[in-house]
Amino acid sequence: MEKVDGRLVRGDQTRRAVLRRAVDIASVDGLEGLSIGRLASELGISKSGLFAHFGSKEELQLATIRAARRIYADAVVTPAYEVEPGLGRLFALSESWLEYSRSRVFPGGCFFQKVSHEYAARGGAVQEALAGAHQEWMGLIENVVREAVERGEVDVDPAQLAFDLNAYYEAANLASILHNDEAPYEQARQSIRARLESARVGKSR
Amino acid sequence: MEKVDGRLVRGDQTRRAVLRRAVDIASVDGLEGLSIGRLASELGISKSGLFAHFGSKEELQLATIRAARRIYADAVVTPAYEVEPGLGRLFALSESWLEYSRSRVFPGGCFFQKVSHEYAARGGAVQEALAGAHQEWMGLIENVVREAVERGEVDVDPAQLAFDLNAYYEAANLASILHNDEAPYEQARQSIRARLESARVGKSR
DNA sequence: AAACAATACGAACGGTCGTATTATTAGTTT
DNA sequence: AAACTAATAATACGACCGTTCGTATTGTTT
Repeated sequence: MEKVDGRLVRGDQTRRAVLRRAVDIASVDGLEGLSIGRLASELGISKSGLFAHFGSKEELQLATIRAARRIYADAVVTPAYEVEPGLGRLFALSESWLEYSRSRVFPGGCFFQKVSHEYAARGGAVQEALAGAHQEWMGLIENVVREAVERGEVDVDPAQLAFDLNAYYEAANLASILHNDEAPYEQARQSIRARLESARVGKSR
Repeated sequence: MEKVDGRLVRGDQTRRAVLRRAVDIASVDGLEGLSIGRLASELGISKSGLFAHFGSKEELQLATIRAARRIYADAVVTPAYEVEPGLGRLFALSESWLEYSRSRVFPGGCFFQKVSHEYAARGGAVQEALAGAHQEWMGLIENVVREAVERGEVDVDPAQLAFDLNAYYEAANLASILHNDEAPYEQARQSIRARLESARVGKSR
């Protein structure tokens, strides 16, 4: 039991604090570099006490992924879904993604891109969770594209446009972190604009 | 002295064998997961003997990056430069990149994408070497694009087209490894075709 | 054959890792 | 206030980390 009368008990507060710090560490040093001892000492709690919350390193990693997903949804998805469906929402999604990366919602840039590369070739529960998150995210872009197609604003294969847009996002994120430079976001914006323009129906041809 | 009459002495052979294995390990488990003890035991040599070749873990990592660069150049760049400059070479570069990733020249997919994400947000000599490699690679694509521009085959901003193409490569690489699926390469090919087609001069408009 | 590097080895160092066991504290319920 | 439970802490373990050291082996040069 973690809740009493809707009020959080002690243990759940700790869990939240742990995971908030964990996603930040992992976005810089990865889910492997996320060590229990370091996490505990940074939070000023005991290693064993922290460990007891999760039972294993892998469970901590999976919980960290779920926590990152919530933050990601709040920063990227929610703002876009406040815009009406169609091309406008697709633009909004692109803008909120770039802003999510640029503003370093996670200090190491996009959490999922970082740890997905870390575990992509490894197998196991963590890899599977990340593969699932990737699929979920690509599906979400496709759905937003499809809304624009259904409204007759664009004429494209949703999966193909989703692939391109996601590619621009990721390329900008990596280049920006690697060179500590914001210019790649402007390049990505240019690519997005051009790509969406070329997808519009009734475009000059 | 490492060479005598152009013949390799013992130590250099070991170094080569170490680095050949190191790039493979790092492409799966990263430059941090590349541990000296593991590397030595996989090669059947002593940990201290291996260590003596590099003097520090960081030097081993930097040497591994240089070794990966040579393999990358052989697999991706050299084949493309056997094609005449212009749009043909740009296509060839794209094809050889996708084939480099698909055929798992490194078992974990693109070495540089993997370790660049690992060290992008960390600073230090390794991060700087990887930032340099990224810049060198983007510059190479731009030059190939520029050759096509100078021949009047396309009309684009070389940096912008290089950004897009590289984005397609990387997105395909990650998706393929994460889902153990070759379909992303076909998606990337489609994106590349469309993007190059839209850049051609004398295109229908 | 003697001298000299280059190369490789085994053993050990202090640290940190994830994990298990046991004890102590704090909060809630009776 | 006593009993009970959930949460945190203390301590310890074996494994592995990068690194250092002294020594043996090998190959080349004199």
